[in-house]
Amino acid sequence: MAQERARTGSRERLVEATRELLWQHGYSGTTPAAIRARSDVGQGSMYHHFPTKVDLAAEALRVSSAEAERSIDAYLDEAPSPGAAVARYLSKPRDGEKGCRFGRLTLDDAVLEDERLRRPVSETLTWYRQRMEALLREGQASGELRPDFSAEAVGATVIAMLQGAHVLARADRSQASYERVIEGALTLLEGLESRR
Amino acid sequence: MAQERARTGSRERLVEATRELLWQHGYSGTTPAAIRARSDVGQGSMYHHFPTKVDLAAEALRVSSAEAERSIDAYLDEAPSPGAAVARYLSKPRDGEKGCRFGRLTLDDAVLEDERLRRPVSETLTWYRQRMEALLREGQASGELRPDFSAEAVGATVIAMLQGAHVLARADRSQASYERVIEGALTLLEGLESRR
DNA sequence: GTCTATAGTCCGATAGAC
DNA sequence: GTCTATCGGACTATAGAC
Repeated sequence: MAQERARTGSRERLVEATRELLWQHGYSGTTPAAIRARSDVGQGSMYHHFPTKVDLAAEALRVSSAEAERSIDAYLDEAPSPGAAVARYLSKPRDGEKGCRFGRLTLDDAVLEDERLRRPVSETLTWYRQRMEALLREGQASGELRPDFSAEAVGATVIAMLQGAHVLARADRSQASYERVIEGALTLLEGLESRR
Repeated sequence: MAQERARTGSRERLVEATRELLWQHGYSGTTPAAIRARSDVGQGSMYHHFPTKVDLAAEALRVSSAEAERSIDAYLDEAPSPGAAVARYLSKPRDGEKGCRFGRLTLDDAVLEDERLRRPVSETLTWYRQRMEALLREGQASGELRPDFSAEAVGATVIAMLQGAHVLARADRSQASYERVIEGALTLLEGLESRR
């Protein structure tokens, strides 16, 4: 992964700082100066490791994406059934105002105009979506969930509800706005359960 | 509303241009230079009418908000029942990649840090949310919808699904991603109907 | 690999004449 | 109300020594 042995870890600190700043301030809102301040790496070192801001951001997204997929798999494994796993994913404690690391970036033109940034965002969100889709399909196969809905469509909607919850929470600067959406999402999800 | 009679309509053209640019590029992505180019108004005129960028954006949001509330009321009046109105609102044809005029702005730190920008965004989204809540409550009262869910929570979720649909559509640069979320949303909504 | 100095560009705003 | 000229600052990146 690391192309050469870095002695001091400057490279790692740069990536870590960028990951956090992308989350907090988006891509356009993250300046090289802020990255240097947070990572305590000098101008020269930074541009030595990453020739451009895009290079650094792309690497940060790669790391975040890998980490997210790993941790979500572990989180979902705790659930007793596929349907419960979807509910568990929706209920996962999150800072509503901070938002999703990836969804956060989709409103930034600079990200959408550069494939090196847009692609990892799109692919990670697609991965989430397909993860939900697979769970819903499993639930349908086991009889836990009704067979008469599109797992593909509903899977996408589950992810969208989360993204939208962050939008509303940010607009209101309120965690309660986030939680309200989740409550409604769980209610809607119940309607997919097989009728006893 | 216009404090003095403008002879040439520069002021109106500035607001119109800003409305459109805010929609397309967000707040930070909208530069005074772009506004001048689109409205064909000079530097001097622009700063005569609006001392700062925030003043101009705040006025643009005020106009957009008023217009949105008016047009949605008219659109929803066409539906035969409250439940159908919610479905109709979700199904309304939209450019998924362009996004919501208001939700679009919530990911921009500059908007969240200035109350003159954040408040109209928050208030308009709240208005949407409460509009859905009221429809759901009506549906419950009339027996069209089940009585055993929180109209407040589900109303918020309906708006969130739309916001999230835009996020996914932008990530994928795909209208199909938008439509997929709407399909799932409509499916979930059916679960609220009273069981025959 | 890291440093300091500097470049070139755009941003949002101001000055002051007409 | 509108014009042109200009400003201070921030942003992203480059140059070149150590």
